[in-house]
Amino acid sequence: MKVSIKDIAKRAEVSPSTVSRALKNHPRISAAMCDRIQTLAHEMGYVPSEAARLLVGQQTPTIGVAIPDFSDPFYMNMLMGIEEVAIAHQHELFVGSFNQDLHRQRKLFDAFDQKRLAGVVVAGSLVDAAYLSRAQANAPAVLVNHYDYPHAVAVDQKRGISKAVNHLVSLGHQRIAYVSLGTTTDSDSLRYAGYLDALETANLPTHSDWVIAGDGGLQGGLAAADKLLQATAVPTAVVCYNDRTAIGVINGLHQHGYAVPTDFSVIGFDDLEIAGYFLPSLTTLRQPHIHLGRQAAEKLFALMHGATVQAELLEPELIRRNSTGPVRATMD
Amino acid sequence: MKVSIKDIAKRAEVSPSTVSRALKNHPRISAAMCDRIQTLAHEMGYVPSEAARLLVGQQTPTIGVAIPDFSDPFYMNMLMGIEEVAIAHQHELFVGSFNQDLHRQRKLFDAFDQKRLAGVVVAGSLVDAAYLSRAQANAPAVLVNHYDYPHAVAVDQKRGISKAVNHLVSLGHQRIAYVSLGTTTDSDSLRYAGYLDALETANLPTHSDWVIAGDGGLQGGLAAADKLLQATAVPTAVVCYNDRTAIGVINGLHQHGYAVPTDFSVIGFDDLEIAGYFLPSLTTLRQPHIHLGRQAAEKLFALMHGATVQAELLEPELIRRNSTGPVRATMD
DNA sequence: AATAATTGCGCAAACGTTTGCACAATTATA
DNA sequence: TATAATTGTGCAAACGTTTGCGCAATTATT
Repeated sequence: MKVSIKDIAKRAEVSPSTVSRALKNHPRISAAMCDRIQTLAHEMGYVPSEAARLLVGQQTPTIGVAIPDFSDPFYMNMLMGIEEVAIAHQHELFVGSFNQDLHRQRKLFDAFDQKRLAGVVVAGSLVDAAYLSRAQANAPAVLVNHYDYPHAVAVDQKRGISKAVNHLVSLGHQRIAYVSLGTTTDSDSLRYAGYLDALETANLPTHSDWVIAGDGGLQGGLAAADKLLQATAVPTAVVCYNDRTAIGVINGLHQHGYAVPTDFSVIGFDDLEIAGYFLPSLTTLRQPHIHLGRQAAEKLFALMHGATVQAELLEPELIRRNSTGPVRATMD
Repeated sequence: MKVSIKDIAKRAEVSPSTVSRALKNHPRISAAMCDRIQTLAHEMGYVPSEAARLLVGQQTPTIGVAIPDFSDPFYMNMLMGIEEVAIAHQHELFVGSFNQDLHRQRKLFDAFDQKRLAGVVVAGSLVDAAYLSRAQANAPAVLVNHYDYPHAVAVDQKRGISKAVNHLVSLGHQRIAYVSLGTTTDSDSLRYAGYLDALETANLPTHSDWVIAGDGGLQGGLAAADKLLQATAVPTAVVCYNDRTAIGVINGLHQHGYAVPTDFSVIGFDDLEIAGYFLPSLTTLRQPHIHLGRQAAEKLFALMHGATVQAELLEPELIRRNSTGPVRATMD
C-alpha cells in the first residue's frame, strides 16, 4: 500500500499534523524538523493523495478540456496554447474528446464534475451550454468558438469566410462554391452565412449545386470535389469549411486531372501548419490557434481567481498563398 | 456548496448509508426507497465526489496517457485508439504532454501518482522508465514504441526503415539519404540502424553528407532538403524519420525546382492520413496507429485486472504511393 | 405455533489530509 | 523577577464516501 502521512509520523515519532506542516515548511515548525521529515518522506517514497486534499476543501490543480476530436490539428494547437498557460499556473490538463456527440459530451462534463476540477474549457461550437452551466455551477468555464456563453473566446468565422469570398471575387471569380462541415453546428452556420452574405454584397449568384456537404476532414473534401464537378454550372472557385476539407478538395480535383490554382481556386480556413507546406500551398483564413488556447486559459484562470472577464472576438486574417489565382478564361 | 449524500439523507430522513446504497441499487434496499432517493438526488443536483470514493479504497475510473507532443498526428491517432477502449471499459483519459522533456515527464508521472490513477500508458521512446516504475509501483503501465519495459507494444522501426531502403534499392537507387529526428531517442537510433543495415546488405555506400538532422516536423524536413542539395554527391532518394519530415523535404525540393518522384524519391514513416492526400501521395511505412493505441489500452486493462501480458512487436507495412519511383537516368 | 431465513435499514469506523485551537517550553520585554 | 510574546508541537474535527456488522421487522419453513 501507498505510504501515508501517518506512516511517516510513526517512523519519525511525531504527530501527523507536524508531518503535514513540515512538508510544506510551515513557519511554526522548526527548520530541523522540516528537514528531517522531508528527507524521510522522500526515502519512504511518500506521494501525497490529491483526493484527500481535495476532500478537505482544497482545489484540484487540474483543469478540464473538452475537444470534439483528437484528429483535428486545429484543436491540438489550441491544446498546446492551453497547456502552456496551465503549466505556468502549475496546473495539469484533463483532456477528453466527445466526437461531436452530445451524449458523450455530457458524460465528459459529468466526469469533470465528479473530479471537482478547478475549471473547464470547451472547444468547438457544438456544446450543451445549459448542461454545462448546470453541472459546472461552481467551476468556471470558458468556451472556444462558441457564442452563447458569458465567457468565450472566438474568431469571427462569418467575417472570415466573407473575406475568403471577397478575395475570390477580387480575382474575378463569379461562380463560387462552399463545402460545409456536413453537420449542423454554429460554426458551420456562421461560415455558411458569411458565404451567402459576401455573395449577395458582390451581387453574385448562388446555386444549390454549389453548396456541398463535406465532413470536416480530407475524405469529405475529396468526395465534395466529385460532386462539384457534376454541378450543372461548374464553379471556378471553392471556399471550404476548413483546411483539411480544402486539401481533400484539391486532391479530388487533381484526381480528375484538374490543377489548382490553374483550373480552380480553393481556399481553406484555419491555417494549419500543413497549409504552408501543401502543394500548392493553401490560401486560407488564419485562426490564431495557439493564441486562442492561451487566451481561453488566461481567461479561465482569471475567472478562477474571481476576476470578471468578457468575451472576445478575434478577426481571422487572410493568408494568401498558391491555391487561389485569377479565374481562367473560360470553362467548357 | 456541492450537495452531498448527507444532505440527501437529511431531506429524505434516512441515514447516509441508505442513500449510498440506494443510489447503486443495493439488493438489500427496497425498490421504493431506491426510486425515491434517486429522483431526490437528481432533483438536488447531486454529483458524487470521486475523491471521497477514491479515499475509501476504490479506484479512479481514469487512466493516464503521457504523449510527447500534441502536434504530432501520430500520437493523436494512437490516443483515439486508447480512448476507444477506455470508454468501452467506462474509464476516462487523463492526457498530458511532455514535449520531449524528461523533467516535464517526471512532473507528469508525479501528477499521475498523486491522482492515484488506475493505469498509465506512455507513448514515445523517450521515457524515464526507472522513474516511472518507481512512481507507479502499484499502478500498471504500458509503453508504446519503447522497448526496455516489461509491458510494451511497439512497431519494429528498424525493420520498417530497412524495408523502405530495400524498396528504393529495388527501384534502382544507389545514393540514399536519411533525415533523422534530430534528437537522440531510441526511435531515431533504431531507424538509423535500419537504414545502415539495409545499405550494408545491399552493398551500397554511405556518406556523412547523406544523413541530415531534421526535427520530426515540417520545418525540419524543409531545412533538410536544402542541406541535401548541397551534398558533395547529391542523393537520388531520401528516407525520412516520419511522414511530416518527408512532406517538409518534398516541399523543400519543390522550392528548388525539383519534382518528386521525377527528380527524387522520398519515403516517409507513419502513414498519417495526410500521406494519402498529399501531392504527390506519400510512399511510407504504415504504423497501425489506432491499432497500436487499442492494443496498448487492452493490455493495460488486462494488467489492471491482474492478468499477465507480454510485449508485442508489430511489423510496419510498406505502402507504395507516388513519392517514390525509378531512379532518373543521370544527375548532373 | 414456534423457529429459521430474509428483508430493510442504521451505526460507526475508515480512507489521507488539513487546520483551528490548545498547550508547554522557550525567549523577550518590562 | 514577574509577565508577555514567541516558538514548536499535538489533539481532534472535518471533508464525502463506503461497508461490515447489528438489529428489528417481516416472511417462509417446519
